[in-house]
Amino acid sequence: MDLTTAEENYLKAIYHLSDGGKKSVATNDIAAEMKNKPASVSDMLRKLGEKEVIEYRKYYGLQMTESGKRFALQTIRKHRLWEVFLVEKLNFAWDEVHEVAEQLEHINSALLIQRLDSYLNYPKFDPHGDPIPDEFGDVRARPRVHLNEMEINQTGQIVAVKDSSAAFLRYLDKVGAYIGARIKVLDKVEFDGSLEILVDQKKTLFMSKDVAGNILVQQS
Amino acid sequence: MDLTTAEENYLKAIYHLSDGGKKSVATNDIAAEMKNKPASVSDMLRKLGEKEVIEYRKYYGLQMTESGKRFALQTIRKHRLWEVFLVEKLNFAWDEVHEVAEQLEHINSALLIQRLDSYLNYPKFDPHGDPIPDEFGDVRARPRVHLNEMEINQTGQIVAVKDSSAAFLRYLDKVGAYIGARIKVLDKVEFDGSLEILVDQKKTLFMSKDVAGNILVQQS
DNA sequence: ATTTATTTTTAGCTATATCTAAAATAATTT
DNA sequence: AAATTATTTTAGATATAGCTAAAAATAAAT
Ligand SMILES: [Mn+2]
Ligand SMILES: [Mn+2]
Ligand SMILES: [Mn+2]
Ligand SMILES: [Mn+2]
Repeated sequence: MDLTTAEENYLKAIYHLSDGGKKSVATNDIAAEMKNKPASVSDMLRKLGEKEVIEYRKYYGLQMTESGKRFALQTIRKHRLWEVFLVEKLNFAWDEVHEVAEQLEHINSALLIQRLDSYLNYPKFDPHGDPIPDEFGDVRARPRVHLNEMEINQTGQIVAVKDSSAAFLRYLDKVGAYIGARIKVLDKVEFDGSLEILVDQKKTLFMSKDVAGNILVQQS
Repeated sequence: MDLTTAEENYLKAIYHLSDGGKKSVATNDIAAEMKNKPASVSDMLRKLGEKEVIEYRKYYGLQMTESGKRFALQTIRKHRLWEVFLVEKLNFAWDEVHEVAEQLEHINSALLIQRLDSYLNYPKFDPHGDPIPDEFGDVRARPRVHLNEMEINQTGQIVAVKDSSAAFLRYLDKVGAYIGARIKVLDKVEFDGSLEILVDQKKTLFMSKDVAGNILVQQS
């Protein structure tokens, strides 16, 4: 069975919103994520139900099927492999890759992805620190905490960002934060939850609770 | 103005069938090339006419506009650059690339193509020996030689015949040579100038100097 | 338990891109 | 010149994927 580009995009959105197929997802939330209208989502859910990639009971929400999760992970795998390609081989900045990967992820060729994976040396994480599922859909996730939840003097390494909008990524670039940076929490302001962070043992920066909430850290 | 994937594919087909926009093209021939029906072509021609990438007078044929030629060359450029990428970087065989390039050529990102071109070291020809238009649509046409003038081990693609009599064409058909065939000169006989030719990397055939003198090859 | 508000679905419309069958036009043959 | 054949276009379907507006179902508030 084959999925259309639109169906692949919906499945990917549902996969993310449902936390890997665990939770049910609201029609309105899918519409917001996809930037289209709830009526369009309802119609698509009916179609995805017919293709048995979700189990859909109208008005009562949906569950991803095993088949649906596999499809979603396959698309996510392709998206992230292309992101690695764009950054590592074509010198894209990490905030320039998303739009293009959003298109490339729909190219349909098993051989292509196999060869791309090999060419990139079987990377395990994309430029935003997100794990790349293997060809069977298995993901090696590393435990992460949100930076705003860390305590004073705790240390770790930035491994991912929740918001990968160009604006946010450019901001991080500007202040000198990046995936892989070693950080230490120097201070937390009680009043607004903002933090003072030491980056790579040399640069100090201040960030709001909001910003820190979008940064994921692997503690050490 | 933006073109859909279908429109890009039609323009590309028209460009090739019209010999670079020089000749008019028949609806039936476009349908054959695109593997769809003449009725579908008529409808698309109307749409392409409205977008002014062709000048279309119904029942009387079409002419590509300058704008149309630019669009076609842009798509051809992308197709051929991706083919080079697949062969040079991902180790695809030259006969495995077409289907994938047919998809990749529709990815829409000026930066991507710019970077890809640079990454591949600004190649001038694709793996099939076809020239890659530059970003302005300029093509460096490869000079043609008569097959009887080629040296041992040289390779190329049959692009034309000087003698287009039925007899000659029937002969070419019979021995398995055709416009577009990739050939390699395996041997040349000093005595009479006859040649041993490898066609499409599989079939060997012998031909006289006379016959070879009527075949034009684009070297690669 | 009603009423009100929110969420979700359906109905009906638009646009793209294909198809088949029929009609219109052009080209060829008699 | 008329008839026949071939080519091309139009008319009317179907499928995908979006929309708005209205209806239906569920959830929340009084
Ligand atoms: Mn996408
Ligand atoms: Mn990513
Ligand atoms: Mn194509
Ligand atoms: Mn080619």
